[in-house]
Amino acid sequence: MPKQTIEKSSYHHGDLRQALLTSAETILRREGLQSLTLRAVAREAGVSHGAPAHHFPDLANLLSELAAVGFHRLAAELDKTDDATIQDRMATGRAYVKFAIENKELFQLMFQSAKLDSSNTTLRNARSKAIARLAKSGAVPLEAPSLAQLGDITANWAVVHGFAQLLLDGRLATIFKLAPEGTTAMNLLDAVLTSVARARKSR
Amino acid sequence: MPKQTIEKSSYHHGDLRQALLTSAETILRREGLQSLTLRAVAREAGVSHGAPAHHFPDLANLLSELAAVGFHRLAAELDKTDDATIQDRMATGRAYVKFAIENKELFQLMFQSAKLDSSNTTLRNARSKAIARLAKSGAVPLEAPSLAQLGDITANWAVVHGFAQLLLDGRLATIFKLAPEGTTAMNLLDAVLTSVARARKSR
DNA sequence: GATTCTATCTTGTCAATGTCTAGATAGAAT
DNA sequence: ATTCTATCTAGACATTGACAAGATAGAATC
Repeated sequence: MPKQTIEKSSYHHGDLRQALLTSAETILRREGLQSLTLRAVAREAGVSHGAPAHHFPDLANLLSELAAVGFHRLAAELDKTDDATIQDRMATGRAYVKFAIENKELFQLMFQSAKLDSSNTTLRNARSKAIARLAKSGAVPLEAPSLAQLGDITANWAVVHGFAQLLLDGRLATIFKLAPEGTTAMNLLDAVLTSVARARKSR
Repeated sequence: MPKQTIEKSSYHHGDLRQALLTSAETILRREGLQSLTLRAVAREAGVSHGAPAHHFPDLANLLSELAAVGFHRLAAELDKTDDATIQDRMATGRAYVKFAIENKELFQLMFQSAKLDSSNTTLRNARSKAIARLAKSGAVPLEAPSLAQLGDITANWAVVHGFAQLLLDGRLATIFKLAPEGTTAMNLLDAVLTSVARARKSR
């Protein structure tokens, strides 16, 4: 990607906004959310501590834009699954957790509501798009869905999201100790998804 | 509670450690996790900013001790449910989510791994105790459990935890918009738990 | 080409924070 | 009474977020 060839003068970086987002993700992955500060991002991008203010009014805005990037990527991963059948619905769940594992810090930022700007439209749109793909899992959009059907949709998301969060936080360590040797996170996830899967034809 | 009668001199508070934890929870509930700083806690407790250092080596330690308090309370709530039957397993799930709703900020702190001290034994013990009560839900402790059985246990926790997190973050707002008028969080939770329970019966 | 405009940056400032240190205080121990 | 030490106060330092003043450089205008 010939991005590196952008001429950078001191007072006109060229594409500082994108460079700041890239630097933010670099720091997030390398050092964690605690180290993700405006000044650290500015240093990583090689500009002064005041430079980000022109592109991101405050830290919450920068974090929200980065979280939106994460949701776009998640949506793209979920798009790769076809959720017409239960088998493929498990694929969607797997894709969700796989994304969370491979992008642990970014995933945790994405759901860090206290640090994000809930009015940020970029974030809201990206999140809605990703959630829409997950909600499609197991059911086509329904007109006037019953509470039971909404329960199914919510259960699908809740179990996969809960699994991802508990896994990333290390809360499932004792489960893995009890599991057969060599059990991977995806093995356990499949067992979880099988546990909650059921025939839908009867409903 | 005759705690208020403790004589407080400037240099020997009496029970500053407990007072700091109480102040921390007050600030957490009133202003959120972002405002929970060592200096804010010291101000709330009416002492200098250096005073907490004698009781809590750093902020992470204070937050971990407060999170441990939360896990103890959660364990106590879960203890009130009897999980011998599927009906009571739903009660455990309800108790978990009810606790999360009634203690939103504390619950979010409890699972804020990035801010907590993972080596803190008070926290680890309290958390293990609470998790053990949840894990009992749906199955008695098994010797050499199968992956399917571990899947059931994990699914129980994941779905309830995921539901609580998504609810607290406001992510279920669109589900509630589609739901019958007057649907409460506990209504939707029951639908979720029923969806999962139905899956068990069909296997 | 000169001038003006303005987007985009640098530099500085202030208040707040976490952490650490020196020293004051007051209760316990001798 | 003296000493010890747990427990506090007060101060210092580095870093942060946010804001402001002003410098810079490319765009727009004449």
